[in-house]
Amino acid sequence: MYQLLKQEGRAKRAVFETVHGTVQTPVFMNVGTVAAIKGAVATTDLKEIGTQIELSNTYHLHVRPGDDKVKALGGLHRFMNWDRPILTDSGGFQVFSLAKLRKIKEEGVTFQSHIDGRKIFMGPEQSMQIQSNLASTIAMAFDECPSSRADRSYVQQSVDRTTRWLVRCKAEMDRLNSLEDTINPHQMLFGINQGAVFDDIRIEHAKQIRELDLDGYAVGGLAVGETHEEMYHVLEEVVPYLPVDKPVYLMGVGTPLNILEAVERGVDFFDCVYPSRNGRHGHVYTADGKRNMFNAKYELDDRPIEEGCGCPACRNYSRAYIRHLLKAGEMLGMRLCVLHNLYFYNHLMEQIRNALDEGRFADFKTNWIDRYTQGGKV
RNA sequence: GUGGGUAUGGCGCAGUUGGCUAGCGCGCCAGAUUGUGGCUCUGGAGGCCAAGGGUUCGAGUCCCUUUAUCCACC
Repeated sequence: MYQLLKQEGRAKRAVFETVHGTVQTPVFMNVGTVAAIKGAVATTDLKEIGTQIELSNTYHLHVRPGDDKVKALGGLHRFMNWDRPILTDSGGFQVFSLAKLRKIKEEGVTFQSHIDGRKIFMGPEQSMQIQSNLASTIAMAFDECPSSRADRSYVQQSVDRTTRWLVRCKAEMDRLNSLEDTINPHQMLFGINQGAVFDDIRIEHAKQIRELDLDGYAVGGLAVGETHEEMYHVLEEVVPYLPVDKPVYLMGVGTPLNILEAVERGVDFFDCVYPSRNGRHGHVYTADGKRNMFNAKYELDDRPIEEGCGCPACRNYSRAYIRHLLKAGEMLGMRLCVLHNLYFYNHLMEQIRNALDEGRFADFKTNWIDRYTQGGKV
């Protein structure tokens, strides 16, 4: 499934085979939480901007439209007309970030829907069942993401429960994959490492979950309030305890700089709302840094967002036009910025892979960061 | 030409019976946002209150003149 092609230090270059096709890593997964990339980006657009794998969310699709509906319609791939890999997040994070009145017990979590307020119960089994109904390529384990400010004893207790939940996730996934009417009987399961910023808890947890021989491992609970240095430190401590011959996924991260630092520390899967959310807000990424397309200086700027960029926005439209669309509140303005940003991220990953292939990642990283951080804002 | 109104940061306006470092919205600039509620939030720059003169301890606020502009009417 996962074939390691090359290593430079801890940085990994690999191919990951799935029933929905091959993923070249390191890779950035494009986030489409509710089975849609926000900003009016269709799955037909994704191939044009180099998307390899899309990410959707268990919690959101469960509350609307309902995973039973998606299953009745043939699963997520058919529903959203996307034939490449899809990873579904387990809903664990949303239970803690969105839902109100949550109550955590050993069985799972009871919480209120942020859509209509109804009470929902979700535990490892429910999360696996929902993800099985969605029939994604990769399912994520149902975990608890404790606050980065949580005290040590709470984190320890939470992580222990997450481990028990993971065992249940695996058992349930095995059961579901063997059922007759399962849409994707080859659905994979990634476990999630937790432990906040406590190295020893993280490491012990990593040792435990690697014993379960899952299809991949994620590092969760980062980029939730701790410093970049703390995040990098955790990766340095924990990744060595995860299997080198399995994908390592850093959940919810991050900025281009975060990604370069994490690749260097052995991470090969990423996802983040930044390119899409920032795109909707007119913030675009370029090799010379981030730009705000709302800025007045672009009012008469006839150049594309980034000169030389091959994305649909840059090949066809000017900064002045895009700024106008954004100021006018036109969806097209957001769409063009999102397309550009996703292309930028996908393209960055491609450059990283090429550098790894040629054994020059270290130089690439230094030069790239140099230009990105010092590039004068045009 | 006559009568009336208005002139306050880029734009639109508040500014109480004249009283502390002149406010607000939008805009502008800079940040934040990391397993996404098409948001939201945080800072910052920018006005000698049309110009000139007067009354007063003190005027954006009262008086006079000028200029600009708007609305009626001839």
